Amino acid sequence: MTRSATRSATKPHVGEEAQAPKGERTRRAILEAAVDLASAEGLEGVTIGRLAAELEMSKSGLFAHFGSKEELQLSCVDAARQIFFEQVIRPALRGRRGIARLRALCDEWISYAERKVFRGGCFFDAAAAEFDSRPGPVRDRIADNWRDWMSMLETAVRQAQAAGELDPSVDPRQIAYELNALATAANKNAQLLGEHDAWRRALVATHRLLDSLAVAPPSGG
Amino acid sequence: MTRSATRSATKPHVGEEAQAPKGERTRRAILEAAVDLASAEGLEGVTIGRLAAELEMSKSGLFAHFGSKEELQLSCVDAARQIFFEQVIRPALRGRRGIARLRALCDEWISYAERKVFRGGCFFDAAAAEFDSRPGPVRDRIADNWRDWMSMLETAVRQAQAAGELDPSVDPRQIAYELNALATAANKNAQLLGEHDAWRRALVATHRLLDSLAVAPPSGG
DNA sequence: ATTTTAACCGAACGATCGTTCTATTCTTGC
DNA sequence: GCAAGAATAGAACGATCGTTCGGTTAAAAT
Repeated sequence: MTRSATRSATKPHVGEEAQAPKGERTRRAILEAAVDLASAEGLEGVTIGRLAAELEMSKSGLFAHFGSKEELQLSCVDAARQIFFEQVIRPALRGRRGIARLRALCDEWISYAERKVFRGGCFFDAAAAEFDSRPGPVRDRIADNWRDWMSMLETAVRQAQAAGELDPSVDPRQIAYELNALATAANKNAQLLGEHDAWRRALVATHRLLDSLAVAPPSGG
Repeated sequence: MTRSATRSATKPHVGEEAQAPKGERTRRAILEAAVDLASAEGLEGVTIGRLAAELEMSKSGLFAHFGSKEELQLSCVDAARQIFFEQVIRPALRGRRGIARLRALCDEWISYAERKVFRGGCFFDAAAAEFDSRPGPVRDRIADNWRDWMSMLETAVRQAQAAGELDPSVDPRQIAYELNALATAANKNAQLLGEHDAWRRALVATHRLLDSLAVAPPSGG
């Protein structure tokens, strides 16, 4: 934001991103605002006029970047996916495979929702509820992301089992279902009811489930 | 509609509802359609024009029953509450207090969502996600209903503990949180991803949690 | 510095939104 | 059966929706 003001327009250093062309820059600014708005007011609530007013540009100028409202919505989903990856997946992947990473996925998700990376809580939770009965490409794109998240959990369960850290007799998809359920429910309780301890409950619940399925790691045997 | 043509205007039998006045009847018909539509398209998607077209009446004629869109939305929430009570709460209350009723609350909720009492799945799940970041009377009304549901679960947990059927050391609100989470997550997985086995997973999850907390009932000693 | 290309604006489009009137039709209590 | 009153229809309102188009300003390439 402000730090670029002190840097003159010399060639970018190695490893720095080259200054993106104008169109790309405003496109990103638009999506940043749109995704935030969508998480709070819904993807249909992201109106071209409102967005344009918020960014102090014309409707038509903004519109030209996407060509249709549906394309804007799809771009929103993609932008949210990227943020979700940076804020949840990547940090969790730093831990090594096994129960640690599985726990990290839950913890990172809860933290991501609690610290309101998106103004209205988890973008995908809102988008999924909004589009789950509206067939079309937007719904499909949201479903893809949701599926990816679920199978990431499932894979982490499988790896924890393979590492001998988790009860191998349980169904990985069932555990993925339960962990996801116990974590994401906090979003509604906190966002709608204002219960700030919902996040703690989500942590307690997921940890308790994991602990109940944990087996003593093969400590050098 | 058609069956009333064969019945003459005699006094209603005892136990039969007196024929409601015209206004009341159409009001109910409107809300029936509105609640169904809202569960699928959202409360904002319930447009006066669409509703009127679907019911083959004029916008203004329909509008006159409520006076404002907000009042229509509030009436929708109330109507949905009544249906929810009939389809979930009342059946569950038939079982006697204790772990049986607690289990019934979960089972009835899952069944209610699975058999699509509302076209778009659970009305309140959709409404909560839609309004959880939009302050106002509609959001408050939805939150009231959500709170009622959560404290009904909590009360059932307390009663099960008092009956000596459930581990008395666990926090009732925490268990209510977890049961609600494990049950309601099925809605999203089934509605968005079309995973028909989500309902089974919800049953498995809630039952497993309850079983893990159950203590042998005081069998006459 | 000039030319080419991309970005953006302003005005307007038909459609639909919620809402307000004034009539007209239909129910209902007598 | 009739009068009183409720229920509905129809037309119109300003606002906003997504979208289109022609012209203007700004950036990028030469």
